[in-house]
Amino acid sequence: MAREKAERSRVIPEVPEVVVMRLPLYLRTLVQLSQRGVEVVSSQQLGQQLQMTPAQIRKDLSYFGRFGRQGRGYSVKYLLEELRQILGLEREWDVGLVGVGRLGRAIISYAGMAPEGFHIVAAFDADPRQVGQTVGGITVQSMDHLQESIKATDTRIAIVAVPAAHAQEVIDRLVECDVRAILNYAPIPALVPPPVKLRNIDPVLALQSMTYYLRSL
Amino acid sequence: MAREKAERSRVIPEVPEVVVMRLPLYLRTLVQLSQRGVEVVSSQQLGQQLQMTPAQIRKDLSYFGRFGRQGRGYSVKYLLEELRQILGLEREWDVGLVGVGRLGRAIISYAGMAPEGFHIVAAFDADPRQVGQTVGGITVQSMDHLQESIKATDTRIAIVAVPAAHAQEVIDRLVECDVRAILNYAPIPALVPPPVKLRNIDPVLALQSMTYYLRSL
DNA sequence: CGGCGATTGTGAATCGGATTACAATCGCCT
DNA sequence: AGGCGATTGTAATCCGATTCACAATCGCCG
Repeated sequence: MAREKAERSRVIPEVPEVVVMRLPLYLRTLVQLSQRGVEVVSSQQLGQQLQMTPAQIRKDLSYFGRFGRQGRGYSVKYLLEELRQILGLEREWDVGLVGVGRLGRAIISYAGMAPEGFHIVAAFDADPRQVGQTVGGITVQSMDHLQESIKATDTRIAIVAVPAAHAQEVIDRLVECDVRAILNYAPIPALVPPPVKLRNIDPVLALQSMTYYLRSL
Repeated sequence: MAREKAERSRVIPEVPEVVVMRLPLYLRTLVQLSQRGVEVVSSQQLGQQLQMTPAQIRKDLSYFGRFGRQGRGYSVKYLLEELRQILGLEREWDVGLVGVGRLGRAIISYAGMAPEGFHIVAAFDADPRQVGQTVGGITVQSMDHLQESIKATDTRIAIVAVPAAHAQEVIDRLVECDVRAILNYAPIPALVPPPVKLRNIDPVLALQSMTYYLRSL
């Protein structure tokens, strides 16, 4: 049978979420290599950098296509572009922030987001004293404008930095206005309906799971 | 055969790390229940709260002992105490912080750590302008004093909030002075030798893995 | 231009964590 | 006191992710 020519528009099967979560790691490493002027990299080398087996990297990538050349490795520039494409990072993303307390302010001021294409374009707070203030070039809006503003700007990503007591309620409201990805800083086991994605940032949980190994000290 | 009386000093087998990472979640939920005055809880109810199967919770707990009563469930107060014990949270922990930039300052000011028994007792920064300043009641020390100070106070937990370029170097130095748990905020795939534990906080990575599912938007 | 070392892509084998399923036990109700 | 619904603890099973292992292919060198 002649070789099929299905190259483009390859059907991507259900990719395990763990795999998706590793892709940004690969991407970041490739960016660094690219900056250092490296043009080609093997799964072996990538694995060394990231402390994982070459096989895992190859298998992960194989979910999305064939990006390497046998006997040679991967073109850093090409794989990097492909990963950006796959992850939807070839475009810029608007992000809404809810909660402009100390944590929220720190997040707004954090310089590491924009270079990666994430732009906080709106901020909300329940405290009337915060509303109207300008933080990092953004005017804090009332929670009353949440739905309205998020929908009007078609924002699909939000960061939640409100007290635990209000976090689930805020998340529910975000889901209602079609936010599809939420980065939650509140220390609660938040719940979102299926198409919506959620990631939690919880330093206390991280510390508490490490002390298990320090019990003897 | 008569029932064995090995109750205490049970040998805990190698517990999977995923299990250890879930324990703080259980603990947190139990604390909430306790505050609400709930005295007994079933794995069923816990599972509902945490969005996981009752069997998983029971299995996780079974690594450490038998804490429930058949037909009844778990005593909230008792299980809570046991989990604290297991996780080494019945005591307070001193924490060192490296990097007192915007992020580091936000971490120091964060009020959620102390109530859980984690106290930032020392802060370090490479920038001479920061050294000597007082942040949240803590005097920032020079990096030259890192080893000395950490060892003198027998600090075993550290938080790294320095630029990516210096993070690995800082981590290496922390490991050298017997720090055994590191919470890393720098966006690098940090490396630590075996007995040392590491957890990464990386909001950008989290965002990048979510955009995969937003590609179509 | 042919052979060789390197490296990919992937089916098959393996591993480990999650789920199932159930005997053992509990407290309560009658 | 005895039966019943509820719930645990865990052995057995299932399932998905990781690793293995190798054929296919590449570029290079002589």
